[in-house]
Amino acid sequence: MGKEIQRKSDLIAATLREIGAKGTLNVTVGQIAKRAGVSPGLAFHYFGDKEKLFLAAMRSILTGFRREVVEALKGASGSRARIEAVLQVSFAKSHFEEGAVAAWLNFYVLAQTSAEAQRLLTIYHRRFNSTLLHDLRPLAGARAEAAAERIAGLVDGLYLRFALDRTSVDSAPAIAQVMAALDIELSAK
Amino acid sequence: MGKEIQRKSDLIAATLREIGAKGTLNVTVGQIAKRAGVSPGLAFHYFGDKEKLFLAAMRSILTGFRREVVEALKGASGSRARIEAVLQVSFAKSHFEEGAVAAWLNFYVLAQTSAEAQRLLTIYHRRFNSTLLHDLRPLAGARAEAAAERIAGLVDGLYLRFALDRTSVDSAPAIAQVMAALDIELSAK
DNA sequence: CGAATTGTTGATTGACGAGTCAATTAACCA
DNA sequence: TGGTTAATTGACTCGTCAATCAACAATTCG
Repeated sequence: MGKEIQRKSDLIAATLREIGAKGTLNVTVGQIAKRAGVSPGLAFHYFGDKEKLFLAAMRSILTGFRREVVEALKGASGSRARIEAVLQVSFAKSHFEEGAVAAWLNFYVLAQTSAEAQRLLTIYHRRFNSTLLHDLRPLAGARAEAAAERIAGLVDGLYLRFALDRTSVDSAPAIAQVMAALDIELSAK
Repeated sequence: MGKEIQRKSDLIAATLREIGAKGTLNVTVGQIAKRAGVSPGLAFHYFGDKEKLFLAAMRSILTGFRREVVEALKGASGSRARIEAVLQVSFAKSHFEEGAVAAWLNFYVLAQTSAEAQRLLTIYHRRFNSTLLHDLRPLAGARAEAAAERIAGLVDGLYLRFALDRTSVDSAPAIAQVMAALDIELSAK
């Protein structure tokens, strides 16, 4: 039944677009269903409730991100280049689209109270750290763990700041800043 | 009319506690009013609507933070010590209390759509940057601007990660990480 | 004191939304 | 073809909540 998969993926896409348009999780399942060209009942049929629908959408963002990272790593050789590739992906345009930004921000809110959201967030944190760590190790040795945490934190922080800064048009300055931080981490004695 | 000021501040405190307890902005004005020992109508009387009440609560967090920074700066001499003082304040225990974390996260969400929230956030960003910049200038010279942006971003990012990490008990590791980043920024040629 | 002003209440309204479910339609298959 | 199952609908229920407002209490002051 490719039908079910299609419908689910339509609903997930509609969820992201609707949340992106309104900025908040306060959108009705009816609005989402309408955007997906489907009846409200179907969304409940496939996802159970609104939170599960949103978490499915968030999971799709996270796996998409993971896929992009893996893809980028294929084309990069050398530790330094691999780290740069990951950072490039982290600030790719697609993550600054309205749906993605709104999803992330609301995901943070939900992570305070939903065990499943908390779980997903922890996985993301760990994976991102260890991806960086893997290639920092040969470059930074014993200081790699701490450096990876700092870079990861910086990525999240700059993402927040740039995503919410309406005056900023593209993410190039954010990328430049993380790259500079990487330089500094690596050149430090 | 000390009465009005008292009531407003009770309502603001109740707002933060209620939001902290629920994690979300989805709390009723009635619940907030009850916590403040007051009728729902009074909250509307004083603040107009729910969003204005929340923004007033957020403003109180921001001015509190500002006050703490100013206070900490009084007791610190030397650029380096002043920066460290600011960073210490940024990760003070009070900012990790439930109400504060929930307020910040929901504030980010609101900043996407509310002009007033956006405005407050921009002011916070600018102020924090320029506070850091002031004392980085003599230490980092021409690289101070970029360094200030990076430190500010790192603070936000680490705050996010630590505030949402249920396994982390205190903020000492976060502080250590920012301090380390500061060291690295300053030691870099 | 009593009138005027200010502060406060809480019942009420009107709108809305999550989730259900009985009914309908499409897809499949023998 | 008809009969069976799966997909899909959308009207409906039941609860909820922001915001209002008419009434009531407290305070101030002449």
